[in-house]
Amino acid sequence: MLRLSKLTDYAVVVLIRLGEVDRVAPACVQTSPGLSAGTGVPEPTVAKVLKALAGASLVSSQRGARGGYRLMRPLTEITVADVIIAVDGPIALTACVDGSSVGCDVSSVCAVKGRWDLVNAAIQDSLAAITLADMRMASVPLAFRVPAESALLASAAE
Amino acid sequence: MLRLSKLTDYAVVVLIRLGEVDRVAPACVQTSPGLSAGTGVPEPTVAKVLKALAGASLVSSQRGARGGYRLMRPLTEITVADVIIAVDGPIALTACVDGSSVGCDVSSVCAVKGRWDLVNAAIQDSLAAITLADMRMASVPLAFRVPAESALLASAAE
DNA sequence: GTCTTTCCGGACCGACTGGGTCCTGATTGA
DNA sequence: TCAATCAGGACCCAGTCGGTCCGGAAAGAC
Repeated sequence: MLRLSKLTDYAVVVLIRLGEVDRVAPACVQTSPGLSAGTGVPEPTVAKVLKALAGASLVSSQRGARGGYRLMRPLTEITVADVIIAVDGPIALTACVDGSSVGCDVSSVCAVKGRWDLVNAAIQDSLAAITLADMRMASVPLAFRVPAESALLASAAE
Repeated sequence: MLRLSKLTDYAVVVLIRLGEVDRVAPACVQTSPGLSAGTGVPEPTVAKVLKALAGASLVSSQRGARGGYRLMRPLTEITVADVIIAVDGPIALTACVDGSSVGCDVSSVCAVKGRWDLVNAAIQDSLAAITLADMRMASVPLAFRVPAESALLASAAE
């Protein structure tokens, strides 16, 4: 299917949201419930996504009261490939890439052994060339996307 | 995960196999059992793959006794994107691409609406730039890959 | 020192889909 | 007429993904 997991989709949305809030209220952490409200993604799922992103050092987490998440790099320095790798693991179209022929029981017969690497590398390159800043929809102002968004932002900016 | 389905993997193997046999014995059809033996892919699965490929006009099928399958284009004119589309349907990383926002219940909030098209197009371009001839492993002679391969080929060449 | 808030880690479940099998019918050549 | 082969559908099983829940740990507030 060559389909991306929904988690990755959510991760991009959440990261862009973090980036926009950071632009309005810099150095302000965002909690997962807040990010859930701001993106429409269910809260436990946001938490799961954020955990993966924190593991990949794309966001930093702060525990305790008034804790939350914050971007570690600007959106212009985060590529789509970074996000995919953080959430779904290394990009591997088939089981045969990166030399690990484990699980391939026909490797002795396989006529394309090792050649998926070619395709894999091509895709990886195109993904690494697109940053989240490229994907942000600049035309829609933040305040118009969510009801009570402005109130939420105002409280976050304090 | 950004993973390709196994069916697509098999399809590439089968197509390359068809291309190599065609080079040795041109204008000779291959049956699915024969292709199964030549690729190590289970026979019913080969049949399923071939059906999809025939539907996309990548191979032509001939019914009846001494029927079988044959390439409709040389490997140099079949791209990886062609195969993926034939087997798995149109390349669509997320549910949001190609404008069909069906199934996306947060489209009103979504900050990246329509922006996955960018990524999708990039991937599609890189896949359309790689042909099956690029993926063929030229260094391994056909006859060395399958036991009794030469016998099989000899009978096919009649 | 205690309490609240928030992150962390794991377990768990339902639904979907991909991979594989089987069967019946249609078509073609011997 | 018969045998060989493709065509198409129904079906099942297993793996994975998306989503939920729970208890525990850390950090700040009171």
